[in-house]
Amino acid sequence: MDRTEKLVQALREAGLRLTPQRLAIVRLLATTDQHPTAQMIYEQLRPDYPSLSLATVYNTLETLVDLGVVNVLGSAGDDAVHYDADTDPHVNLACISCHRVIDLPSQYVHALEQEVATTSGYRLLGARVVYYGLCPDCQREAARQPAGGRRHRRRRRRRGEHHQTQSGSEE
Amino acid sequence: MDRTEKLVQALREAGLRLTPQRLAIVRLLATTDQHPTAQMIYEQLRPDYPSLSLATVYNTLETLVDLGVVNVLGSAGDDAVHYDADTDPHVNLACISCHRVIDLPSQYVHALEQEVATTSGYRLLGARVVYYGLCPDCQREAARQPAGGRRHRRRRRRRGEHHQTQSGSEE
DNA sequence: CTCTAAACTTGGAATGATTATAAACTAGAG
DNA sequence: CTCTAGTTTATAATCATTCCAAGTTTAGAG
Ligand SMILES: [Mn+2]
Ligand SMILES: [Mn+2]
Ligand SMILES: [Zn+2]
Ligand SMILES: [Zn+2]
Repeated sequence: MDRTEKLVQALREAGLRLTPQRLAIVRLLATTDQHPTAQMIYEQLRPDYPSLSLATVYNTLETLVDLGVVNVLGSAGDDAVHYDADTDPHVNLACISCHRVIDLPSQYVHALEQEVATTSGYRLLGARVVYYGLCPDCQREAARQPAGGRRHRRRRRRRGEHHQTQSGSEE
Repeated sequence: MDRTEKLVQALREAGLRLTPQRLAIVRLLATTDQHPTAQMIYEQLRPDYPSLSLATVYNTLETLVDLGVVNVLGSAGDDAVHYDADTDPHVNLACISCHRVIDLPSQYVHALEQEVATTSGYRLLGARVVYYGLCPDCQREAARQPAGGRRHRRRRRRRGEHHQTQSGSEE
């Protein structure tokens, strides 16, 4: 609930309006640990905000990123940008197979960010500390399937593909 | 010249063919400090390889990324993915105004990467350590232009936009 | 409250980076 | 030199993201 307040505060201080859509997006972003994409946010809010537009999600994300309260992590193997409302220094781990992104506590990122802030000469707006590879689950998965020598050419995932295999009762 | 060899070696060991196109792309990637996008590579090689196709650039980049010898840094404010053939632990600084990406030496990234490798449980394929913001030049630039309160809505950059203002004799 | 200008939202169209395809080429093993 | 699986390439297709023109809503002045 504190992170939500931080984003709301940022909007207020920037003199921007606090619309229900923005509030909903902010709340979702601030409370999830999912590092969602615009599409994910859109789908998760649609039930409660039937009129919500994807364009608004993108607009709001851009606004929050410009305000420096949301970081742009980039793609996780899917072709969509993932966002992170947790701007405290931390490491993100992206699985290029299941496209999930999780956080990893680290004792060095703080020093790293500090170092960058003081030595770069840049006016920093955001961080993108992501290591990508295969998560434990997907490694096992890969071990099962002898990984048919298919090199090259990847299939593009369809628009509405959901992730979530946690132990899921999806679909 | 050593980095070039590393990429070439990776292709060889994977049993992939060493075509002139791949070699050219590899050489460019291995020797530049530019963190180029596919388009940039394409444009820089076209003079010497008139028949080169953008598709080949993308294909080769994917191959190199899959081999783990090239990292995907993501966008720098432009809407194109930047690549980095330097896979040694280091920090990248992206300017979201001039879209340039430079390296920053750091004494902590090594420990960080080490930490991630040993504690994550992930099979790591690549790193994306990027801090984004405004480079010193663009900060000055911004100071000059009172930064007209234009919030929201960004203009999309056109396909052939070149960067390079180093002290350039462009155009 | 009421009113209103400015800020937002929205559906739908447009854009353009990246991918897919199919046909023509060639690296390189034998 | 031969032969073919791996590559390249031109071109079409895809689809995440951005743009646009209207229709709404917010928040502050009166
Ligand atoms: Mn995170
Ligand atoms: Mn770099
Ligand atoms: Zn996974
Ligand atoms: Zn700059």
